[in-house]
Amino acid sequence: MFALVDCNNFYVSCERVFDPSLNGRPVVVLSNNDGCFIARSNEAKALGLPMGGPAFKYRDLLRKHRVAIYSANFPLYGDMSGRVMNTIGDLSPGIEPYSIDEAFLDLSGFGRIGLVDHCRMVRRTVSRGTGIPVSIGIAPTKTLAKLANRMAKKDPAHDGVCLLVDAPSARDAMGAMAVGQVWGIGSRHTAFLGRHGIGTALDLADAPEAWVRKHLHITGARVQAELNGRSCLPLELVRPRKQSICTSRSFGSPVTGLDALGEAVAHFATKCALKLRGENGVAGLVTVFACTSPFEEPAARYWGTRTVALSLPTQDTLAIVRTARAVLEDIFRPGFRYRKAGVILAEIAPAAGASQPLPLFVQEDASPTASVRLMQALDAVNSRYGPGALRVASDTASSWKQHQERLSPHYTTDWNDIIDIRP
DNA sequence: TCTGGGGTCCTAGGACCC
DNA sequence: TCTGGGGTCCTAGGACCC
Repeated sequence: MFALVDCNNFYVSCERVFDPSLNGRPVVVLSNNDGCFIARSNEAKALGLPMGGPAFKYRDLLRKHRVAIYSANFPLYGDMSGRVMNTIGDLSPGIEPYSIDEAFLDLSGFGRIGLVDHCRMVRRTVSRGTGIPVSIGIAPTKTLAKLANRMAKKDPAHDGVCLLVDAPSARDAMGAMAVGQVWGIGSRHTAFLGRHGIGTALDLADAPEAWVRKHLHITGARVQAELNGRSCLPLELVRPRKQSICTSRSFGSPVTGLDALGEAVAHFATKCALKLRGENGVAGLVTVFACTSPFEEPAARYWGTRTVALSLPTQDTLAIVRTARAVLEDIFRPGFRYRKAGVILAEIAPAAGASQPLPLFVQEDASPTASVRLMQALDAVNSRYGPGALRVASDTASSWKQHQERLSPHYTTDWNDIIDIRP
């Protein structure tokens, strides 16, 4: 048996933990650059504010209903996520954190008796320990646990915990659920299935298997099997190493010059290298992209991207920044209003030290040991004095800064912000 | 004026190997 | 006249997730 624990309106709930006056009010959290809605309280959903909707199109509605608006505060949400995951992990034999606000649990060994009681206890403990409300779905496959979770959220009668244990109750639930709500069935497949008379999750479960395999491929076939109670997706207790690491941002206002773009790219490359060291990996490839807004006139649009191999796989900020800036110079075209840029690291391998094969023709002089020690010193300084206390000179946010006009304090990750909120 | 960011997996087709 | 079988790797594009 699997359980899926999912935090309710997670980012909004994080803000409410530290400002209880937000309870009962409509609240939204905006994406980076204060662009779109990425979290909404139930009250905000009831007003018709859509997930992903651009905030500027709803300005009147937001003002009229005095909706509380927040810029995304990812340091806060990430920290709160860690607290929720630790609390759940302490209460479960196996846990797979699936996203910032969700985790699958292994409930094997509980038998059928006591599953719901146990999950109610998990829910109470998370609420008491972190202040975050969660919903829990329990079922024999991950896909059905997702479905059960949705029911737990939708129907207050479940009081936050829904168990789908036998085929008849699963079929009832699937009959009442649109196929597009099923985990793994996105908008494209929903439209395709609709054209073939498949409208509910139950229709998909009962469709001919060969037909599903042919048109929805192996991933769709797995979804169908899981709906029918055959588990295809095991709990992944160890997180696999990342295959790519990306840092990208839209700019607060358009950027036209190579210098300003270079500052942004240096900043993104620096963040990528830090994430890479957090994974204890080295990267072999660096991709840089810079583009205009997709809402520009077609003639004013540009999408530049290029990937190069590092001469030696590395986790060194200086080497990665140097490479990324060189790539940027190559893809930069003057005369465009750049709206977004990013850096992607790939071919990530463990930083295994001695076991690492060396290339036949090494161009770099610096010994790996010196680089490792320099990065340790860099990370130690920034960990003690704050991100960016020690950085490459080109890493500056002077001209491409994002809009973050309604940012809440970093309540759990910055002493200065805690001092600021004292009365 | 204003529209996010970070990921994964799968398939088809081309090019290549013995 | 007649022309095999079994693979790998790479890339672009599509689809999905939160």
